[in-house]
Amino acid sequence: MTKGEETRLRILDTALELFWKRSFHGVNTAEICEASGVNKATLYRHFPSKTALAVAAVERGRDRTREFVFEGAFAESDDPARRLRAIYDRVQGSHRDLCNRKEPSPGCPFVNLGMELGTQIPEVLSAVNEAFASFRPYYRRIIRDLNADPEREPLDVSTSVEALLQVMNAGMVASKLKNDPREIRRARGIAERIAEL
Amino acid sequence: MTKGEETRLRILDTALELFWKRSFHGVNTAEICEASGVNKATLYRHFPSKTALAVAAVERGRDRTREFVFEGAFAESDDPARRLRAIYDRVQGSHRDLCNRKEPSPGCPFVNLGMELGTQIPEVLSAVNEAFASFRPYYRRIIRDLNADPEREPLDVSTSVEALLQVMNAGMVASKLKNDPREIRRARGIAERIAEL
Amino acid sequence: MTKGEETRLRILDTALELFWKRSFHGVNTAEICEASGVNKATLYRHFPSKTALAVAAVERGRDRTREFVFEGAFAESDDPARRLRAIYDRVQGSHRDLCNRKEPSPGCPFVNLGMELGTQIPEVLSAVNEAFASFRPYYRRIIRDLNADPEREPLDVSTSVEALLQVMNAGMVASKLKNDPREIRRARGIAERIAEL
Amino acid sequence: MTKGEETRLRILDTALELFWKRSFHGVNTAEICEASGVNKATLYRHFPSKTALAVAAVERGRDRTREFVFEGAFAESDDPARRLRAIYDRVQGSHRDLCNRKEPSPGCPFVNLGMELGTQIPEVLSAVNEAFASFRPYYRRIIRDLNADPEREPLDVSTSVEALLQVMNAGMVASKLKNDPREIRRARGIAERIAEL
DNA sequence: AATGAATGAGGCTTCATTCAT
DNA sequence: CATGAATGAAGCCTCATTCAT
Repeated sequence: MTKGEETRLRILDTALELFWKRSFHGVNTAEICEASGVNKATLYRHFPSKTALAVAAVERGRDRTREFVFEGAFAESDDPARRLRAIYDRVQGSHRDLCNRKEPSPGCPFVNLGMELGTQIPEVLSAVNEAFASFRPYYRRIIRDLNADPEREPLDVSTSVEALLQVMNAGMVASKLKNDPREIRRARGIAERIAEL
Repeated sequence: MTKGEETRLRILDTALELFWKRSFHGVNTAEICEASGVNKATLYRHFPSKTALAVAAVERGRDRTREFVFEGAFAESDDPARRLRAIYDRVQGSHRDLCNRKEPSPGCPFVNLGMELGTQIPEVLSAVNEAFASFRPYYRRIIRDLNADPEREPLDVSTSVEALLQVMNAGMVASKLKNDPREIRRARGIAERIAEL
Repeated sequence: MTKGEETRLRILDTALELFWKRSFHGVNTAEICEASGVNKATLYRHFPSKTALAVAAVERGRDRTREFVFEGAFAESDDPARRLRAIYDRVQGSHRDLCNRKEPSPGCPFVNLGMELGTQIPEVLSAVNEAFASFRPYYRRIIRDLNADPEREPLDVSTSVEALLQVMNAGMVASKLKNDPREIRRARGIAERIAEL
Repeated sequence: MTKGEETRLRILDTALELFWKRSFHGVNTAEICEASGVNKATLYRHFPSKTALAVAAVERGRDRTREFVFEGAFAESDDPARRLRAIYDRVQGSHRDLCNRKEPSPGCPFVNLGMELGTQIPEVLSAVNEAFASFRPYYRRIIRDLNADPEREPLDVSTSVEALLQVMNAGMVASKLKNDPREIRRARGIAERIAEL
């Protein structure tokens, strides 16, 4: 990895974290630069605007989430029920780290940015939707694997996938509103009910 | 109502609408003033800061939502199932008006502001939580009325209420992300499933 | 005159002088504000951009030049030859004031801005051309008055007017390049030759 | 010519063209580098600053103009009148090329930079004046050759030379302001009148 | 009670320039 | 000799807020 790519990633990860915890407008470019240890002109050499940085940060978050949460959960086990659980546990994991540090529960970076900027910056909205789109296949796989069980009444795949996505989002929203990451665990229960486990 | 109170309400309703559709940071005080037809100094005579205005706007939204959505839905019928439906239909109603005007689906003002400002402005977060708190009794009443039916397996009230709140929020989030108010109708289906209707 | 109009004019006159003496890019908005004794936000309340300010300043310069140089020269006398002289003398007058203060000869604000921004900011180019357009009638009147003399071979009006405009500009350019306002006086001689005096 | 000299010249020609067409502040070093196909550090290896580059570009322009316009015109003929014409025609030639490409008429690089930077960067002003100084001998030669005709009333050499320089500049200014290179041809007529042809 | 006008602080972005390789 | 990457300073503009009337 070249030095420029390293810098780019450092900026990106910093921005993602800050946008996540403090919102797009709650952070300014100076803070992002300071936190990434780069000069402001360097930031703008890598990203043409704060908006573009947000888009790239969402994409970075999508990739990291897919890797750590979804791929990680799927690597843990082959059982769809355990995979579903693992997804929530891994999400909650990242939150617990924050709460130990007494930081408020930040919720979901994608939902946060989507709600903050959805009607203001369409590029961000698209990036958020693409992130969710990239999570769907994992839920779909879970539902299909469950449906493979001949003893179960099969679920409608598309409906269930959307419901699972929404339950996760609802849990993240609740976690942020109530400042309580245990809401994520609670959402896990609802998700299991939807998957009829 | 005195003239001052009238002005105050006009500002409040304008601010609520603008914050809802365009987010807190997406609107500035100049626009709020122009849209409410008042001078900036007048705005600051009624509200000590933009933050305070947002808090008051959330409170105003809470009252209007309670009145129009919840009280309205409850006035329509005594049947808990129909009341639940009516809640969603009334919420969707306000959205459809917007979409006819080709505006993007704005989602839920409380969720939006909560996600945007939750970690930044605690007063707003509190106001948002109070708004949701004021909606809980209606859901509770619905669940209890359903539980009154001796033929039904009774639901855990608290759990179900929280789930209903979350389902509504999830639907509003999806409606905004996908820019499609029909997501609210879809959420109604999930809510009914949760209420085991 | 309202207080706002006063402020606007103060900004405008300051900007005109600074752009004239130090060019558009040689002055920043902070300096313009400091020199006009206003806050930056005040400047932007009166003018939407630095570019718009430059356009307005050119228009202001046009009006002031027409008043002081051309109307002034025409008020001095009815004789076209003396009027032509007076135009140059009045132009040189404003320059001499500067040179006593040991400032470099600034040339012509219209030519300066036209050359600096002509290919970059079309609005400024238009404003500059409109300024020159507003000076033409005076030259035209001079040529016509001269042509009224039956003893003279009549000059082609349009050609002569353009030539007079160009001679003035050339003198201003030379005055700036050589940093010597006496070039304006020299241009007066050429102008008189063109007018065949 | 070594490779370094080649690079230096490429940068210089690029800078001259860009400064000419888009002004000193209208072009940044990044664009100059991109257009010359060199790295920024390379540019700064050859020129210590943007200002120094502008000075060198003016000198380069001076040499090229002397070669192409003046030496070229003098090589065409021995007749002073035709030489004077040829000067204007060669100047106009370079402009026409641009206008076919629908670019705005850029005027004179020396006048442009002199007007833009005359009061800001003295080195550039000097370079511009030196450029004009290097053109004077050609005009002087023309006037002297004309004066050699015993049938003509001899012209004052110095006065006429300055007038010819100024007429050219005025034509270039007009060409840029009106975005019409035919103004150069028009100036040729005035020049001929000054030379009493 | 309301307004036109003003402000200090800070936002995003871009500049000419230099370092390290 | 040339480059990819980085930087400090500064630029334009906008914000929430307050003054004076």
